[in-house]
Amino acid sequence: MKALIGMSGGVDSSVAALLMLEAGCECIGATMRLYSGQTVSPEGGKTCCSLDDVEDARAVAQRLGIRHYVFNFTDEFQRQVMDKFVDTYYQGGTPNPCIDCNRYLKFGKLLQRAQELGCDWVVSGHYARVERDAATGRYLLKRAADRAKDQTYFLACLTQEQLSRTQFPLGALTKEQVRRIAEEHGFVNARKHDSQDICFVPGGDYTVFLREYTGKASEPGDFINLQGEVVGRHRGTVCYTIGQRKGLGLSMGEPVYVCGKDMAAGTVTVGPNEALFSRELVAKDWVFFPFEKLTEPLSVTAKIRHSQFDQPATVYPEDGGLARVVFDEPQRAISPGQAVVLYQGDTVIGGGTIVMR
RNA sequence: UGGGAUGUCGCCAAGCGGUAAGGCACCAGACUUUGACUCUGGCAUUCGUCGGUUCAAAUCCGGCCAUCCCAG
Repeated sequence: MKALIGMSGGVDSSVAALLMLEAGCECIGATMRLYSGQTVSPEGGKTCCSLDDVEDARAVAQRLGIRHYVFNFTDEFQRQVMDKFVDTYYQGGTPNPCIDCNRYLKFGKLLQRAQELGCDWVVSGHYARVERDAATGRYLLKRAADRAKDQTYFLACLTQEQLSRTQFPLGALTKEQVRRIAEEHGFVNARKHDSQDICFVPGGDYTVFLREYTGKASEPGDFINLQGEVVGRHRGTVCYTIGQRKGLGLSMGEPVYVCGKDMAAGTVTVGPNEALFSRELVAKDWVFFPFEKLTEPLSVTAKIRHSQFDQPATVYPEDGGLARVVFDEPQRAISPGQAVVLYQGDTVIGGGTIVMR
């Protein structure tokens, strides 16, 4: 078998490559060039795709004795991830670029290259598992053995076609085991910090990115409270996200959070934490794993952000490819643009994009 | 201009003679392959100002300044 290993330069994908080799696979390493930003990320890179990272990937590939390519996917990344990121913010939503990167780049463009190179699989260092359901023949996405590192939230958008050509060699391992393997094999990135933050927003401040990328200054407007009274001025509706507390600059005696945004009116509504909870949401663009289509209500657990324990809920099919998720307990800061992912035990039932709460 | 009230961190606010609570905001870390949330730590040698009383004043006294309210 032949595999194309998506190598970010991090420890996970490096070990993924090693494991595929050890499994007897013919391997090719590939690093995606996704955006042209700084040539050197400050403080040694907490993001995943700087030039330093390309060098790390190359070093590991060399050590493993496999070929290593760098693919220039900057155009695709700009269209499918960065532009969409900006659009979503300007439409009042809260984008999740990592999911789009998986959907369109790692398991889209990169997978396409893998096939062109005659590879059976594209391989990544994600913590997740894929299983084939013998009864239905469908590919199931399952949680990683290391529950703390599980990344299925970011992968619940993958189609059957994509999953059928994907391998996640780390799915049964813990992060500690992966680091130990990397150290045993002398990988330069064995102790490298996990990636975090949005890779194309190195400073961590996405509002700076929005301004520089679009060349537009955001339009200041009013902060209003739940009663509609003006309580302050904001820097622009796109600079805030549902549930946000920090950076509002509002001293109200008690903490206040962004409860809503009216893009047309240019207002940002703030209120107490309790005002952020709601019990249900509607989502679009669903992908399901155990079945093609949701036809009847299903009892599941669901999460609306990566760093959250999934919560008991029921999902109801609706017209137009939509589905409604009703939680047993109200959830905090359900945000349009973010993904909702459904589980039953370790099996991912499906995922969609939140359109309203 | 008379009468009253008030002036403590960017905002709110304890303190009432014994050597500056707390909340919010802000800043820095941690957590996190998204945005957020959360957690930890930091944040007034100084109390409008000048002087006085006292071993000791943000706390008592006086002048001045500022703000607010009521009369005009």
